[in-house]
Amino acid sequence: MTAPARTRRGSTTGDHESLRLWLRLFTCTTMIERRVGSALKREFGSSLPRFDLLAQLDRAPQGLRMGELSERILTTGGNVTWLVRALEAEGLVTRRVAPNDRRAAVVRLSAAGRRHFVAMARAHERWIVALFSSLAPADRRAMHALLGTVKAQLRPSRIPV
Amino acid sequence: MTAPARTRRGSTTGDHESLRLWLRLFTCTTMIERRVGSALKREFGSSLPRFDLLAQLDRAPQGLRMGELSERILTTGGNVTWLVRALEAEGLVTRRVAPNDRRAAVVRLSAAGRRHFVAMARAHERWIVALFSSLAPADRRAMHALLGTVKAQLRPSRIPV
DNA sequence: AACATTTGCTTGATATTTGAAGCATTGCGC
DNA sequence: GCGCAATGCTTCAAATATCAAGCAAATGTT
Repeated sequence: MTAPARTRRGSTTGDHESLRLWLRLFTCTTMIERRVGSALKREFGSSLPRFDLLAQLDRAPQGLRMGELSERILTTGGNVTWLVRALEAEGLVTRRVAPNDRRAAVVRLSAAGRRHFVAMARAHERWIVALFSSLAPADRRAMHALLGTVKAQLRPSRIPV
Repeated sequence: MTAPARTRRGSTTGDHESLRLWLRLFTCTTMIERRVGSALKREFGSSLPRFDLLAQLDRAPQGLRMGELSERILTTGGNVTWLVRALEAEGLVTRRVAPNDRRAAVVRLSAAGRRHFVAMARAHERWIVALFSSLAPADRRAMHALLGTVKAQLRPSRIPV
């Protein structure tokens, strides 16, 4: 347990701790992302963004609109247009005009898409479990909870940045 | 405290907990990344990759080689070449041939680069502190430690993925 | 010293992402 | 119903990323 660092300008406390925490958070996430991404590419010729998009669709059998997809996978509309077009070309998803709104498009997993996703999801789960295997179950829960607090702070209402 | 979830296939424990943890880790990191990235662009006409690169150079007054940079900011060599060229064109970094190895290039912060970085770093620190302000200092330390365990598992030697 | 190997970086083709601008459709207030 | 703002997507250019070659300089053989 180190004592709280004190900055040169004498600001109260733990500013550096927040920075260090963010740095480590970022590093860990990026490293895992790269690992899993390159494994998805190597084993399935896919990528993390594609996997994430398919995962969202897998949870929503009735399909999702483009806008819903872009919210859920935290990316821009233009990017979703691009991704969906690629996945559609590969036959993994279908898109049709929304029944009640001719502007909107509803995207669904195709049968092939579901098969492909299920195969990837199995491997993905193995990898993730392995990567977090060094944490005791209680630690995983603790970290999940702590991240929950961080996430709450990120709600659009509280806009510190 | 919820009991450890049990999957349909009856696998021992917490597989889903690892997945949920990874999902949340990824979500939080991505959201913060986007916030900070767009703030850097808005306020300084910069970006997170540029900031990260400058931050590494700030810590290394004697300069860093291209290869060292690419390791530290977790990106490919080609990307570093690209980034350094852009930053050099903006006058924020300098590059010269390494004294003892004519293949290598040593990159340093220029005076302008240092000024620019310092200004950004101040704002960046404020933002990060704000984003993590919902965590008690002890929680920040706890999370930092837990992530340390995860990071250790990611060493290249242990290649689970 | 001549050779092959390795190392450090750049290049070029491509993939992905963002942000802003544009288009069509909806829904509202009148 | 009309005029207009809001909504849902797409498009486009620019920024960023990957990967696979390629080249030059160092290093290790023999």
